[in-house]
Amino acid sequence: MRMSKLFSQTLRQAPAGAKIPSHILLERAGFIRQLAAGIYTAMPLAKRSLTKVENIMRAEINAIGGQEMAMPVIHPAEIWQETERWYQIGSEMGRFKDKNERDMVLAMTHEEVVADLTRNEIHSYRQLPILIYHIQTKWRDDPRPRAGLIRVREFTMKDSYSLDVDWEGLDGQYRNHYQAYFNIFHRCGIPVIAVRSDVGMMGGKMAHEYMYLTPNGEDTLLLCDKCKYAANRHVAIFEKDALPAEEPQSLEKVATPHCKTITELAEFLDIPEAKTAKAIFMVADIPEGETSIQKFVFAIVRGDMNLNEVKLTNALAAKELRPATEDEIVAIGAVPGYASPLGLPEENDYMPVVTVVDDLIPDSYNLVAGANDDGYHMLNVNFGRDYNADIITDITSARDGDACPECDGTLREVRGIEVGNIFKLGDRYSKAMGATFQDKDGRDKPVIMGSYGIGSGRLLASIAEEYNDEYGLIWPISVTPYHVYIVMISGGKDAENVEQVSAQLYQDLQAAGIEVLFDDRDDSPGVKFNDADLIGVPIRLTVGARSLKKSCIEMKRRDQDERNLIPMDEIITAVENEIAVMEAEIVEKVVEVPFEE
RNA sequence: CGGGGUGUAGCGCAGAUGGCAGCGCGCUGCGUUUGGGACGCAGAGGUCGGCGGUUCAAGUCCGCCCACCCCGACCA
Repeated sequence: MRMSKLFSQTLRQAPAGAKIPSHILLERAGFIRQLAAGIYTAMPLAKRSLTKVENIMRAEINAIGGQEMAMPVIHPAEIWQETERWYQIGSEMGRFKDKNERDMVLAMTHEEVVADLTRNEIHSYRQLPILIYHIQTKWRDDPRPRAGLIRVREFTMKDSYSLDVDWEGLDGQYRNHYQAYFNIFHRCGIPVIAVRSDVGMMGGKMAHEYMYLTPNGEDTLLLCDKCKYAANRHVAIFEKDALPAEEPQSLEKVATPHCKTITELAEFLDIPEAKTAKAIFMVADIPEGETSIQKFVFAIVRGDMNLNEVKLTNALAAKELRPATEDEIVAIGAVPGYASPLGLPEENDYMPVVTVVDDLIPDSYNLVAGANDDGYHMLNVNFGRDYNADIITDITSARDGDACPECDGTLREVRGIEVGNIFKLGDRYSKAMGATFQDKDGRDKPVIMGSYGIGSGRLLASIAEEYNDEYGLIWPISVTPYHVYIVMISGGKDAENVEQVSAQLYQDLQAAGIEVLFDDRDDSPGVKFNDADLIGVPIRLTVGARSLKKSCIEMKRRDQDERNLIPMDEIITAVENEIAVMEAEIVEKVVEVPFEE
């Protein structure tokens, strides 16, 4: 490609609002352009890299038996109604009506379509196992897209779906993906770890997320360096340190003016925060058949801990969960700032109330809790004696320094970007949609499914995030838009010769199967060197009168400082060798990763 | 959805108290220059986010709306 013809320009300044390196550099280098919030165009440079990323995914998924196909982006609502997700998923789902007023869905993922195909195509155990996949557009109307390609609303995903006769079969395909995913990320040059994750809207039994660790990530992870425990904060568990058991003391009401927060309360009473009960009020939307009902949620955790909303959502099987407003708190008969389950009216006209307590609360004695009276708290509140709950389960978030649940180590908090995930779905979708097969024993059984996704744009952004410096991007050879960038130092005394040699070099490299970006523009050398650095093509060749005098061309790697003069008749071989070296460097990174449950 | 912020040329931005819409980069033409974002001269480019209002006069004041960004909530 000639730079003079490339359909994108580099920018000296990034658009205002771009904050993280991958976003700034992908915009500046002309890889992406924004159309609307969370909606981007992949310009020709990005498209070339994306194609390479996708081809790596194809190769690895084909290698574990995947068959590529293409499923539709527009789905009739019926299949989503069959699995109930039409009702369970909120505003994140894109819905519209076609000209016949028929409800339609913009694909967020393809379990329903796969289950629909499966019930029509798969009849016998003899046809299983199957692994199918496609690389296709998804729409998820995220409430807050951000950080360039890291978090978008429209994106391309490689999603594969495994179909098996039983859980053992699923385990095998799950493990195959577990390793194939590491291979994909390593071939793209980025280090990842696999962590346990929430199954979220996918449902099912087990899920792992692949996390690229970076401070610019938006997920928080907890890792144990001692035993390899690794989990997203949404689901991370930890060894809770119960305080020593005490004899329950009698309830006592005390005045605690202006103590609306746990910190103020603990300071005022001169007690540790762990001796208090923190009440958090949420409103949950809980599906019931085709509709859903709103419930007021009274969640109680020990004062020194934080509520984990994902755990609470799962405990309630809620569709949506949001903080309650002060008006709502008052409406159920509680007093904001001094609320607790004590003395709460049994009934209220506003909303049904569900009380959920953290599983540490029954082992916590003589806590201080709100008195439901403005300016007062109760001392010596004990669960079971003074109040009860509808649900007792783990609803707190693990934090840096908490004890590992699986060994005597300590958990460490890090940030990461989720670049892929794998789910054991089981029969969630096949049962709902009647995707069954006849087994050896003649019985109809639901197909056991798994689903596995990698977003190609987010992966590309993660690579850009990992490989850059103050001058620009530094593409790994496996995903670079071009292998070679030719800087033609035209003008000057020997201009004609330089131009002729450059054009010939461009042709010869291409004839050798090397992908070349040829900077043939009538610009000063500085502009070209800077654009070469910004775009980040791994090998730079400079053709100028200076080196031509020695019948040489200068070669430089983007990730190294040395510049080498290569005789002109050896340049093709030298470039081929350098590409081979770079490819070897990447392949060295592909390692076997033992499967961690 | 809550809090904060920004919308003026392709990009980055300036436009006190209302009074001819500007700067830098980029772009076009001509000339000079050519190994790390060159220089001169001459140019092109604007519904000032939208609608309504106040006013002799609105980029500027008022109201409503929209879009985008950041933090949180939420999310794969």
